[in-house]
Amino acid sequence: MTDLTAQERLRDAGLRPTRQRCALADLLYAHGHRHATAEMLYEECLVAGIPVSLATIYNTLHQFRDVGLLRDVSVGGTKTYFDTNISDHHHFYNESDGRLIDIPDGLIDVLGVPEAPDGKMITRVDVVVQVREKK
Amino acid sequence: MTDLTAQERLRDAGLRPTRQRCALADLLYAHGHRHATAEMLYEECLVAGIPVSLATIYNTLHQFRDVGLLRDVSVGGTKTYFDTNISDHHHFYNESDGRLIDIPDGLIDVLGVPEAPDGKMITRVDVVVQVREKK
DNA sequence: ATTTGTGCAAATCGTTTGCATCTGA
DNA sequence: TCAGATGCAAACGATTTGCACAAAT
Repeated sequence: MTDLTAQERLRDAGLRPTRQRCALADLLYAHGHRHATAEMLYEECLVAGIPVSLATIYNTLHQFRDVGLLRDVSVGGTKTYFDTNISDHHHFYNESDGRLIDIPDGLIDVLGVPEAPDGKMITRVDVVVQVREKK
Repeated sequence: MTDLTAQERLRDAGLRPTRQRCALADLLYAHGHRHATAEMLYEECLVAGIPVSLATIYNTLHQFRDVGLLRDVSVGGTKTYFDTNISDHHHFYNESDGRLIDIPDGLIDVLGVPEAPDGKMITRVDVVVQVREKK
């Protein structure tokens, strides 16, 4: 049952399986990987009749990210996407409609990344391949 | 003279060399390459006694970008940086202080970028190397 | 004279916060 | 019970917009 899975997932991550967290986990993980924004999930909750506030969705997404259930992807500027695929991979970003598309893990290889400056360490290397509708 | 250079740069780009555009061009190009936000430039204008509004700075930055004088870099989420270095290069992004550092052109090589999906074309490949203060 | 740019203030968008009220272990 | 979670509404930061006024060709 997806509900049980969601509960387990949350417990395993050390988060209390509350109604709204379970509901959000279901929306996020029930149908394979996805890229979601807070607003998207809010809409889906409204439609599905799940009572939850936008603030809680933001809280929840950040918590999920903090415990490693999600990864955030920032592109284009404004909105923040949350990606249920937490494996090492990169993205196509469609500037026309602001949509993200996964580039499977292992396809892209980044060569020649220099050492981090001064007292800094590299935490992540993100590749964003911007695409546009071909004319 | 920097002022003349700015005027020329603007004329060459097909933009009327108004006071504020010239002033902004000077701030941007007078001292080598830089990464600037609208807010930064606004502050600098205030300090320098250059009368200009934030709205005009946003307009101007977008115009400069549209004619190829600047490139925008979006990282971390919120603010948009404008980079006077329009050559093909990538960036370090310091999550701690939100600062951008250029990675010189040619150092990084991205292998294995797949074809763009369906009727789309690739317009740009951006690599962002996130760094954090080493503990 | 005409076109184009500018400033201001209000509006928007995405996100965060404060705080009183619920809820799950 | 009671720490932790939620909802609401107000606060926020970055950016945009509408419109009257000013400046460039």
